[in-house]
Amino acid sequence: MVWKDFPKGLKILLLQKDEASAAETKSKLEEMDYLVSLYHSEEDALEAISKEAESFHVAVVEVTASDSCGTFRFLEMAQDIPTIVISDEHCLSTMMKCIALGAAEFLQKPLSEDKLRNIWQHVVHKALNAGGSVLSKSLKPIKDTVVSMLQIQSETSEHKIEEKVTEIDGKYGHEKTTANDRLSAPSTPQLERGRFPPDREFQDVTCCSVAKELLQPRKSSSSASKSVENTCDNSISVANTVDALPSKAEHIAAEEEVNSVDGSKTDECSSVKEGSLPSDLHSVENIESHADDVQKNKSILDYSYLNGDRNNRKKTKVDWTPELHRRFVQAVEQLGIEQAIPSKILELMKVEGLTRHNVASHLQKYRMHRRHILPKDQDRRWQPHRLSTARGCVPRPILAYPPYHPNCGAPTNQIYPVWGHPNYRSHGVQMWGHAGYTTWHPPPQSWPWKTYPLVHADAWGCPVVTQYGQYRMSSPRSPMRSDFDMNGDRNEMFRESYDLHQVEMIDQLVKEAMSKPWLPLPLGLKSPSTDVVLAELHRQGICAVPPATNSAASPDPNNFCG
DNA sequence: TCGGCAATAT
DNA sequence: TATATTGCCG
Repeated sequence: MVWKDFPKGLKILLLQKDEASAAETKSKLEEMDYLVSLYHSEEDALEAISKEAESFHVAVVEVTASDSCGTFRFLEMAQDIPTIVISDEHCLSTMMKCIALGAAEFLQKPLSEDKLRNIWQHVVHKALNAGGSVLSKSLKPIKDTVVSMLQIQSETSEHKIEEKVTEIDGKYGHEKTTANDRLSAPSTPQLERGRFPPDREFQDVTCCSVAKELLQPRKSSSSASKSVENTCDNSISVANTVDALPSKAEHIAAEEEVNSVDGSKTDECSSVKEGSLPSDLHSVENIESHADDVQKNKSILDYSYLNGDRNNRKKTKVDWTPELHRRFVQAVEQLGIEQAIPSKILELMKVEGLTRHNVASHLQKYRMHRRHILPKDQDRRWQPHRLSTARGCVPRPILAYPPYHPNCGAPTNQIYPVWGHPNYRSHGVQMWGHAGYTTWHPPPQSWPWKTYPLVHADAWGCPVVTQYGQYRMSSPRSPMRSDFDMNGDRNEMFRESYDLHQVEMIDQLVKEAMSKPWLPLPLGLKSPSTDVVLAELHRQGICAVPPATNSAASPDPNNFCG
């Protein structure tokens, strides 16, 4: 049932005490083919709403300095229909209060035609975003209309809206986008009827755009706050991904990021920003059940900052957020560093909007870090610790992997190679770090390389990976890769993460320990047990030693061979 | 057209 | 200075 000529015929409850201005507003609205019912007192208006709820789609009420309480009461009572507050006042606290009480928008008088014309958007938004159970009778037909309009649209011209998006998105417009994506991203922040509490709490955890969180947008300075009249500048913020819900704190952090990166001042306008505002996903979620991976992936890249002059849009920088980089590394490791070429990586990453050029560039940097920083780092870091052990300090070689722990227990701080494990970047923390290691805190998402297997040693002092049990190195020269390959059930990416570089590092470590037995063993390596040593000596024909005892198994490296 | 590198831009 | 884009070449 499509509402022909929507929004013509939209029924508006107008509450304005001043008769003269009420008449003026009424006539303006009627010029736009809205049906207006005018009331001069809250009592009358509320009575009308309670008695004939289905008679109104939207309310327009005026708030005055002398009597704001009445308006507040109206807002509280008329939660089921979108309410637009109009006023001569510029009092921020009044505005805030109205919005907090659920006003869809606060319009300053004088009311321009543009301001009034777009009232219907709030109706649509409310209709789509109110939960089914609380959807008022009057809004139900609106929702049906919108949904069926969109369905018809998508059936008759397959990518009608996509084309629209293409127009807006420019080069990224080829991405598969559905009408529903648009619906979830209201063009105005004011469209949200964020009543607190309890909705506020709910929204905080539900609606945070993953895109916002993962890919801190670099909004152009032109992306100021939008209001209803900015219909020609609808930025595309895909805020509908619901499968990864960041914590509230992260949400706030994301918000701060948006605001700070953006560089705009936090005032009554910019502080309420699209995308950083929560959006109720209730109904959107329902009509979005068809969302597939591609759509989810798409949301990883957020081009909402791509607004501004449509024809003069400059290519925007891809912000390699931890999540994006994680996908990148995952793809690279899946392919193997040798076979990792931009096009294949791009394919594996499945991030729409990302170009081969972007990936190539990132790959270039990635390789650079691998080639230059890590090996250098290795050398530099290893030597000084040798010196420290000579002074009798506890040997603490800093290894890119695996993390050691004095007690061979779980490490308290995990140490990560700069390029391999970008999990989390807080403000001011570089994703790659410098040529060093960053103390890492658990990321919100699971990550195959989140923890490194702890290394113990076998009887020969060779590292044995024990965390996952099945990985062992039977000899110092045995490449770990071959051992891993025997375990098909393990995460392939995990196996791949043990690249040649890491194997070499262990080799080097063992070799060094064997060639300089007088030095304490680096942690992660363990001296052989007395039993094993004696057995080996025996095997080599050295028998002039006391017989082996079970109690003598001290691995004290300083006494070894002594 | 692609990959890789270096120059350039932000 | 770090990081991303652009341009050029094989």
